[in-house]
Amino acid sequence: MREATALPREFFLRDGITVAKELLGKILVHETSVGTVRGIITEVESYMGEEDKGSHTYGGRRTERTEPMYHAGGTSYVYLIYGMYSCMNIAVMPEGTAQAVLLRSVVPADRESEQRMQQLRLRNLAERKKKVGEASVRKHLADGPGKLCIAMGITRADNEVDMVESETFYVTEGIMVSPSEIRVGKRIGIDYAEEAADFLWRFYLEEVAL
DNA sequence: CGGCTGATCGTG
DNA sequence: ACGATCAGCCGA
Repeated sequence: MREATALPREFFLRDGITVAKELLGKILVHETSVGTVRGIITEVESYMGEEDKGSHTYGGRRTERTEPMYHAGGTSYVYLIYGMYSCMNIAVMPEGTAQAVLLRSVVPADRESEQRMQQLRLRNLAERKKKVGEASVRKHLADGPGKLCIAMGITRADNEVDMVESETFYVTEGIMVSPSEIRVGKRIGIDYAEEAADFLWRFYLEEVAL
């Protein structure tokens, strides 16, 4: 049994901008090897499908990798970036439409999750033989798409999961967010996307902490 | 805090 | 070849 109710299919069947904004403040839940980790979503980006020059599906590129983006809203899309990090997205819109929301940052929803995120991040840094202060890990626990995946134990094994039905990987209600709290900005790291690089399709919250 | 760079590998 | 990135190192 799930410990909380997963957001229903209808939530994810809407467009990428609407869902992106509404995901702010919701809680991403993942059962990992070190226990359940819950993160409040604080930063997201919209990828608007075949018309969007910043999207993997631009021009209708439907390949094995991008297939999850075409799945029904609520399907996870986890891919490897720069050869060493994972990026976590949730497909939106009905099957056949290739939109998704990239999850860029979370903050721990409780002390237990905070501790587990730290554990996962420190373990990962040790594996990669990076020596970084524990204070720095606490300050930058999951404030970036790669760090978010490490801190929440998300790997490519979590790709193409139906997050509406899954008992171990889903999104649930979180904190109240009023529209005036939502900041907007340009999407990060898509300089090649020409005019689409300037679209204000990044949404984030400031000053969210437990 | 801001800018620059190497690391690393599946995908097409 | 090429990234929807990160951490270290440098300079201010």
